[in-house]
Amino acid sequence: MVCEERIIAADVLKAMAHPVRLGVIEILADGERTVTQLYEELGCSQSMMSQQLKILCQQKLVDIRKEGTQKYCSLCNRDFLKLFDCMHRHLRRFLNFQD
Amino acid sequence: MVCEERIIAADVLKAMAHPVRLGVIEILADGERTVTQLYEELGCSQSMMSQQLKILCQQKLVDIRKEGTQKYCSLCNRDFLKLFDCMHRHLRRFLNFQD
DNA sequence: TAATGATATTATTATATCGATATATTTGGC
DNA sequence: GCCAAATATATCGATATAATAATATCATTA
Repeated sequence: MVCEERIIAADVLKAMAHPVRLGVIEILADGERTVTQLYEELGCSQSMMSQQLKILCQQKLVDIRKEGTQKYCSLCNRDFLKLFDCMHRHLRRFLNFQD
Repeated sequence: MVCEERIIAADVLKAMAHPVRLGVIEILADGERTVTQLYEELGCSQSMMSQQLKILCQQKLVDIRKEGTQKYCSLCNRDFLKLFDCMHRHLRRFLNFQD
């Protein structure tokens, strides 16, 4: 990776580095959801969800399609889901995370 | 992942989400380096490197061993290197990154 | 066309991060 | 004990991010 590439990669990582945004990705791993479903399931405000989704879309982590008055969210790139297993193990092995 | 876990996972991701810190991980993938080697290779200041290494160590991404007056840095968890391939592809496929 | 449900935007405040500079600490050799 | 090399810490202004509340937009339906 060249320097310029690392700057962009850092932005993608930053977009994932937030508990709500990680929650969104995790839920969407299971399939499409509307914006309302997402913020209800994650217990955050509608405004918060809208802002976090914007960040995820900018980095092309989440895709949104419109259907009438609702918007359906889905993952752009399921490849990143590997990261969750990896992280899961890291927290337990290196950061003593207890279930 | 439960909510508490996502907060910690977000901290780990944040620790990676910086061009210099990504550079460190990339270089260390190739093997151990001293602090001086790292900041020279990445072209940043000694102070900057020391600060960034601290963040990487806190999240147990990098390990440091002392030998005399120098410190040798290495990766704690090579598992995260997968992320680089993944990111490489994401930048090209979804964010139109040109080499 | 007015009301309603779904979502987005804006503004604000608090807090965190960045990058630079200056200074401190530690260690080994003399 | 003193010096130099290697590394760490403290501070500071600038910028970015977070969280919340208030308001706006947009599409549907009555």
